[in-house]
Formats: sequence, structure tokens, C-alpha cells
Amino acid sequence: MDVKTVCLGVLTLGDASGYEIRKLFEDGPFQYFTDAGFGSIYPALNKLHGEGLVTCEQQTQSGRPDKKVYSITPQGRASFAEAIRATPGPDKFRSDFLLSLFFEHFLPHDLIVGAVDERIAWYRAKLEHMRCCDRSGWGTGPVFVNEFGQAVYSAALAFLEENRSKLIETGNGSTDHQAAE
Amino acid sequence: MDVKTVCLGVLTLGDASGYEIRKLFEDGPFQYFTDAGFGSIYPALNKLHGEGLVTCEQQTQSGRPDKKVYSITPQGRASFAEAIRATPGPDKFRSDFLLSLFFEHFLPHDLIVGAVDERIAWYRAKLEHMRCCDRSGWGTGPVFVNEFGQAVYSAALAFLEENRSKLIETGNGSTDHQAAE
DNA sequence: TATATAATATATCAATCTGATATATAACGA
DNA sequence: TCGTTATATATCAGATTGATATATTATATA
Repeated sequence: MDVKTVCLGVLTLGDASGYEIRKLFEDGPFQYFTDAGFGSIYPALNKLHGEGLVTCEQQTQSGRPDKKVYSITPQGRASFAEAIRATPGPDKFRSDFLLSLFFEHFLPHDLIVGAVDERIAWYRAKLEHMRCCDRSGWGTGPVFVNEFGQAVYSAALAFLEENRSKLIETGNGSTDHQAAE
Repeated sequence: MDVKTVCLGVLTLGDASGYEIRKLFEDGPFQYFTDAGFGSIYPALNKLHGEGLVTCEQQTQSGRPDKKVYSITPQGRASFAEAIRATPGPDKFRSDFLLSLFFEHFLPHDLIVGAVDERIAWYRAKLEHMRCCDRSGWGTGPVFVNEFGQAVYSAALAFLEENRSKLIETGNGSTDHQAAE
């Protein structure tokens, strides 16, 4: 799903600036299954504006820099409704952490331990964030997606907690000396 | 982790052509946590060759096109060992399927049902593929990573199977008529 | 026999995206 | 006053994606 389409989706929920859209991807309910940075959001909003799928209003704020608030047009809504009907591609789990563990014999023991424990803490924090938010008033879709995310992240966390010892037993991992040669 | 580094990692396991590396990302043990296409693998191998991190030997084959077989050099091995020590970034789960379910009210009911059932079948097939391979002879890292993947994919599958009904109850999703307007 | 399809194999490229950097306003605490 | 943080937009080099082109050979189909 390209960034233009995802931005249109966010704008179906209400008007927003590029900065606000970015925050939804970073901290909000979208963070567990999609992503986009400023470098793709701002150009996407400009293109959508050029295509008449959104309108833009410059807003002066007190105590903050001005912002450009975008609103979806009826054409934008129709375009989104059509785009979202396409058969979605496969789900993807991507992890440099797992890649490095695959090559665990290249890593010094203490680095493996540190990486696993850091990742356990990271998954705990993410899960807490997913669970803490007030879901009353959420629709069927957002609740389903949030709970799907919880299920997947819980499984990852549980696996790390339960199998941590298998990876960090003495004998796994290389010493600094070996890794350097 | 950039494609150059991942290619180096694969080559630490043995010599391979670009085509073979691609197959490992598509069907092999790497498919559950990393990815790269021909469009990035071939340029990456050329750059690695230019940097002296791999050597290349053209191999004539009978019954098949010629291939370029790459081997990692000691410098390549050292470069990989160093690159893999960097603290890995966050794990990412990316899903256009979940994105479309988030906006479930834009989708006709039959399309939601079809998408969910298709995804259930897809996760079942992936899991079967992960479980069927012979893991005897695998090292600690590959086994750990494979089992992590199984845990995560199983959780996703179980969630879909258990919560399918919540999403496809009558009343969820729009009719074709509403979605088109 | 001819033809289509699929698998093997490499290469290239436009469009897109990432991640970093630049610029600016203003709040807040030290 | 100074540094840090948050808000806000913009740009861009470099990397990646996804599609397309090209070629060889095996296998199935008509």
C-alpha cells in the first residue's frame, strides 16, 4: 500500500497535518502494521493535493509553528475506497535482530545476551502501549487489528522469555577474539 | 540491514549465485524475517565485488544458463562480522491486510470474508513450510530463528481462526452500494 | 512437430521510499 | 541565557521495489 493511499485512509478519520499523520504512524494505532516517514508523507500529500483528492488549509497557531491541515475530498474518499479493495499482499515480519541471531556464531556472548534482553524489554513496552489505550468507541476494524497486534507481539515476547536460555547457554556465540578473525 | 550485508551473510554459509541468494530469501530460512529482490541483489553483489569483499567465478552449466558464483573473501567475512555487531533496529510487522481491515467499513462484506479466509490459508501454508524442513544439522541460531518465526506465525493464524467470526458477523462491512459512494 | 509454459539466470530502470539533514517557532527547565 | 524538547514543513542522496527485458533449456500440450 503506497503512502498516498495510507494518508488518504488516515484523512477519512478526520482532518490532519502531515506532522499529525506521521505521529499516528509512529505512536498511534497504525504503528503495528504500517509506517511512513516525513520524507514520503509530505510529497504524498502534495501529490494528493495536485490530484484533487485532498484540500489544504494553512492554519496559524499560537505558541506553535503554522501548519497545513489537509481534508479528504469526495473524490479522495472514492479513490481510497477503490484502492483498499485490491487484494492485499502478504504480511511481512522483518527483523534485523533475528538476522543477527541467525548468525549468532559471529557474535560475542555478551552482545547476544544484551540484544535478547533489550528486545524482551522492547516487546514488553510495545505491548503495554498497545493495551493501555482506551478502546471504547473504537470500531470493529480498529479493535480487531489492535488485538491481532497484541496476539503477535505477545507470542514474540513469550518466545523470547521462554527460549532465552537456549541461546545464551555457555558455548554459544563466539569470543571477541574469534569474531575478529 | 542493507542488502550488501545480508548477501555477505548468506555467502558465509557457502558460495552462491545471485539467483540462489534470491531463492533463499523467497523460499528458504531467511524468508520469515528478511527480503531482497533481484533489483537489489545483483547491484549489491557487483558493489561487494568492487570492494573486494567477494570474488566471482563464471560457471558454465549444462542444461542451464551460465551463472556467476560468488565467494566471500576474508575481508568480506571481517566486514560482515563487524556489521552484524551493530544494535539491530526494531522488529517490524507490516500488513496491508490489517490496514484494509482497519478500514473494514469501506469494504463489502464478501470481500472481508474472502480476505480473512485467504489469509488463514496463507498462514497455514507458511507454517507448514516452516515446520516441514529437516532441522537436524542446523545450528543454534537458525533453529532459534525458525522457532521464533513459528511462534509468531502460529499466533497470527490462531488469532484469525478464533476471531474470524467477530469480523464477519452481519452488520460489519459496507454493501457495494455504500462503498462506491 | 510446433508451441506454450515454466525454471534457470542476469541486468536494468523508473518510481518510490528511507533516513538524514536543514530550517524555523516556541515552550520549558537549568 | 543556553540547551533541550516538541511542533512543523521541506528537501535530497542513496537504497529499494517491482516491473520489464533478454536468453537458455526442459517439459508439457496440441
